[in-house]
Amino acid sequence: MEDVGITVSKDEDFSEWYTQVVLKAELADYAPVKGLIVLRPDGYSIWESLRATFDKKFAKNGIRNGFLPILIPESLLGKEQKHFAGFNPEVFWVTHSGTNKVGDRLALRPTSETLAYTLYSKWIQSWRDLPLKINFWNTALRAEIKATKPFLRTSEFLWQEGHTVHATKEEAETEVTKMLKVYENTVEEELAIPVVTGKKSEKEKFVGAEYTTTMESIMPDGKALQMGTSHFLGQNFSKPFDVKFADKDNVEHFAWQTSWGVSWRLIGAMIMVHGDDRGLVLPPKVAPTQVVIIPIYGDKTKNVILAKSKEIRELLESKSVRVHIDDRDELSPGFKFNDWELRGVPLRIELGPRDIERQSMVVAKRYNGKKTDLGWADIEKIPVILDEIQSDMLRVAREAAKSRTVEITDYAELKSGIEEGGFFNAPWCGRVECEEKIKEETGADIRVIPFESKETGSRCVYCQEPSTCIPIFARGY
RNA sequence: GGGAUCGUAGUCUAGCUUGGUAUGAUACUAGUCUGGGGGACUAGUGGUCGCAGGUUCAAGUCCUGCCGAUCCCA
Repeated sequence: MEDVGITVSKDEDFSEWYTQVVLKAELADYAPVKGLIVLRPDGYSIWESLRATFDKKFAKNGIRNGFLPILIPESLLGKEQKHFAGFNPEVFWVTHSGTNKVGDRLALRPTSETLAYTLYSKWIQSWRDLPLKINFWNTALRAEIKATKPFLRTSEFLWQEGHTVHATKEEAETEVTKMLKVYENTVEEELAIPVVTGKKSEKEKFVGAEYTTTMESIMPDGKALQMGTSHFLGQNFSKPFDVKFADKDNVEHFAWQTSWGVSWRLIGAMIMVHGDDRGLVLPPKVAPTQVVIIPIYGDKTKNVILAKSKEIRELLESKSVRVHIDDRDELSPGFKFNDWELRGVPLRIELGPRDIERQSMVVAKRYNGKKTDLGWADIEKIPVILDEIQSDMLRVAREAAKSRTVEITDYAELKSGIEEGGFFNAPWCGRVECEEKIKEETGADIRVIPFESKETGSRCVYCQEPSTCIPIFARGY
């Protein structure tokens, strides 16, 4: 019995807890190669749900989907030096086809900028071809030698990468901001996870970008997780890749570019933020099954109860609720309760002989464990209840994030605080030396310089020189 | 990057020091009784002991290499 459910508590052994939830809720499993995982249907379904939401929002913003191949020749990948240097240590290389050596080694894409922009330079000639906005759903490969973790750190991950090209700097920068906003809204509304948005420091930005905007969330263990990034590439790639266009005055200009992406890390964040000692807790909007009906019967009542269960299912399905009846005969109701809690289904309906008599049913919310009776006449309220669960989960997560966020001006306090975990707003002079010293001495990075952070007249938490901003320091995943 | 521990049935695990036909639980299958928070009984099925080599009459056990997992430190 003990190894059916989660055997450790989230508070006591967070890392082990996380792994058990991923495996036992059947979201994913390990693949035969180190650092690679396999998505099972419940895990992939969550990804599909996110993807559907993003696709709608991308389309509204004039972005269409394309598809890029996975192999990139070394000569292309190395074209932008800084970019290449940044990725080189984690690139997988294809060196042979069968027993023959390939001439130009082929990289399994760590990201597609170089490949996409080679094509873009062919496709763009005039200002009339702009803006060009394409998104790619694919996987990226970056070798993770040590410390792999399902969804959070794997050598191959599902993601989307959007690549846009614009005639002006302003338009490109607007796009960067717009896409980060899309990410922020989607993560908060669909996954019920609050984020902090802002800029990365020079040290932490995407290699090859002018600047990187990011959204960061705090996990229950006090570590930060990067939830998505949107980069302003300036002309850093358009120059080496020759992405240029003739403007209205027939003068050629290098184009201004952006790229942005989110990955299945978002699923990892969802697991960590909402899960509990019983297992996974899914926000209704992304739950593959939103409502599970557990019929409770003996021989005499079986038919009546199953019939009523089906009736309820049909009614809910007509309201676009995703419902499942667990009519497995060999399992006790108690086992099923635990089983579906482990899998994170947001709402459970228990229907037994007593409910039949009273014309009602027991409804249990996964995220807080509360049970209530709901009369048959009120079945139509279930979609509303699901919406309430969704917004309650975001509210609870917001409060938790707030309680783990601290403002600090004293370095000793920062040091001891970081040990405990959390987001620390601390003033900074803007110099990389201080950033590196802090990283060295505390293990914390600058995760994000929030957009609302402005100069306050305070002094750098490390060197006591006047500060330029108040970033969030935290240890990260 | 440095260090430590571990790998036996779907899962967890005994056996390893001292080599001799692999232990138990759970899961799974069939049946009966059950059924409102991880049910009971009966009878069964399931193992290249991570992989490859070596030592030996004989290797889960000893040796070497590899693969994989987890943890700690930078």
